[in-house]
Amino acid sequence: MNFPDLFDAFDAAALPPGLTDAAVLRLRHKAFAKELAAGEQLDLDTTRSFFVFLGAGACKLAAFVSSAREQIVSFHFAGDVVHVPAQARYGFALSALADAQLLVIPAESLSRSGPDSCGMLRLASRETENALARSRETSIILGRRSAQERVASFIVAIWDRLSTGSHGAGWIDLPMSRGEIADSLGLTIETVSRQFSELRDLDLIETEGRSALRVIDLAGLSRCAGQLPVAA
Amino acid sequence: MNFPDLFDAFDAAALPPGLTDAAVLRLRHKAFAKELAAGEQLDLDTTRSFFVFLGAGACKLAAFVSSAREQIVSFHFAGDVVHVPAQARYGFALSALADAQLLVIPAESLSRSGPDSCGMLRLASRETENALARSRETSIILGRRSAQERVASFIVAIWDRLSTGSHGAGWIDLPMSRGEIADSLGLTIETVSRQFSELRDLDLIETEGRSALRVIDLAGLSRCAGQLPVAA
DNA sequence: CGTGCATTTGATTAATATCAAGCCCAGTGG
DNA sequence: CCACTGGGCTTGATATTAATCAAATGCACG
Repeated sequence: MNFPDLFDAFDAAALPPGLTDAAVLRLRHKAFAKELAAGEQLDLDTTRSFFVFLGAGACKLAAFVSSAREQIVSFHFAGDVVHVPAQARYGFALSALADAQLLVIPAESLSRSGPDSCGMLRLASRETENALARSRETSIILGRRSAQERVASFIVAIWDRLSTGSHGAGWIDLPMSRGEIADSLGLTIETVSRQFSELRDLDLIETEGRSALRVIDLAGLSRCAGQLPVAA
Repeated sequence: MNFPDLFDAFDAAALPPGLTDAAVLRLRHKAFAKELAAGEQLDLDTTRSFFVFLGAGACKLAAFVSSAREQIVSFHFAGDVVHVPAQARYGFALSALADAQLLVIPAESLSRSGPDSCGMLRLASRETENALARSRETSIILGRRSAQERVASFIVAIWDRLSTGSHGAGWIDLPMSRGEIADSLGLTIETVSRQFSELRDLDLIETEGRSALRVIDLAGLSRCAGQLPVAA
């Protein structure tokens, strides 16, 4: 995907209506496209924050906690707008799980624009709020005490995100490894694997190969996740 | 604290410069003050999201995961602007840990204002970004595997937040109970208590009574938290 | 000075991490 | 086409850690 197509996709997916052409053009000049191969990391100025539109592929946003470990903060998929913060107590970096097409937008180009920039601010505000909602959901999942609750919650969340709209057969492909799931849940690879096996034995999910996954009993899985049966 | 004083405090602490008087007046009409006794919960329209300015006191923002358990998402103190989201997958509620003075601001009154509302949008965007940064830090703490790392991280974070500016003696008062700390860290009360005792035995912290706390060796505590010694 | 509740501490049980094979699948080269 | 090889994944055995159950202590309040 070249820059114009990528920007158009971003425009269609995220830009609010009613923006002036001039404002959109200014944004177009500040944004740039970037292609990332699976496993590759996006290098950005760590003193600034960015919004990154994911035109295709899948990414993880990771915080560098210590030299030895990275904590995965969120997973992102085609169509998402990711908020990559400037370095504060921790440094953050976006990496591709699968080959990805990115549109990188400096956050300040949304907030520090001219007088007709309300629309851009609205966009920034909305996308930050989306990121906040996702982050809080992550916190809630991580606050669960048992490994089964965490893994079940993870599957429910990823299923919600990926099963809709794709091939109706009801299978999704997990783009992340067991190790990455473990890093995002604060568990070890082995524990994640065991929980997948256990949920499979309970006939709640079905797996095939390394990445194919199908949820058989979403209500049961949600129950394992420790949610209310009719969680409003 | 009455409404005018509370609004003035909010104005001084959070409102960006360069707002028109008309915009500020409109906001003043949409906002309302609320006093909360320790333990009391703020009841809001769950279909809308709000910003709440905390003029005095301390609060917790909790998500209702199941009938049995609440997951504490964040703690807040005087001067904070809390983002209370509308109900989505989970419901959220703000409760007072200590008697609190709140200024409640419907989020839509910041975004759905007139043409001179860029300043309000900027405020919304900035406060949402603050909330996002706090939430991600919470996620990172919860992603740590050992109880000691979580408790040490919690103490480092709360110390950063509360020790600055207050009485220089170097003691802070924890407004939350051990149970609330446990709920926020995904641990049990007993484990939190044992970790406090262990960190005390290591001469990293000092405690007195239920709530007084002093950090003796911040670097050592950060090491226990699993961070880099010179984490930038 | 009691009373009640939060906290601490101890003993035991349950869960997860760690260590160590073995397995499965994909890609490679014979 | 099939053996070979490597890395991710799964499974098993054991050690470590945290949860649970239970009791004692300490602090706040009447």
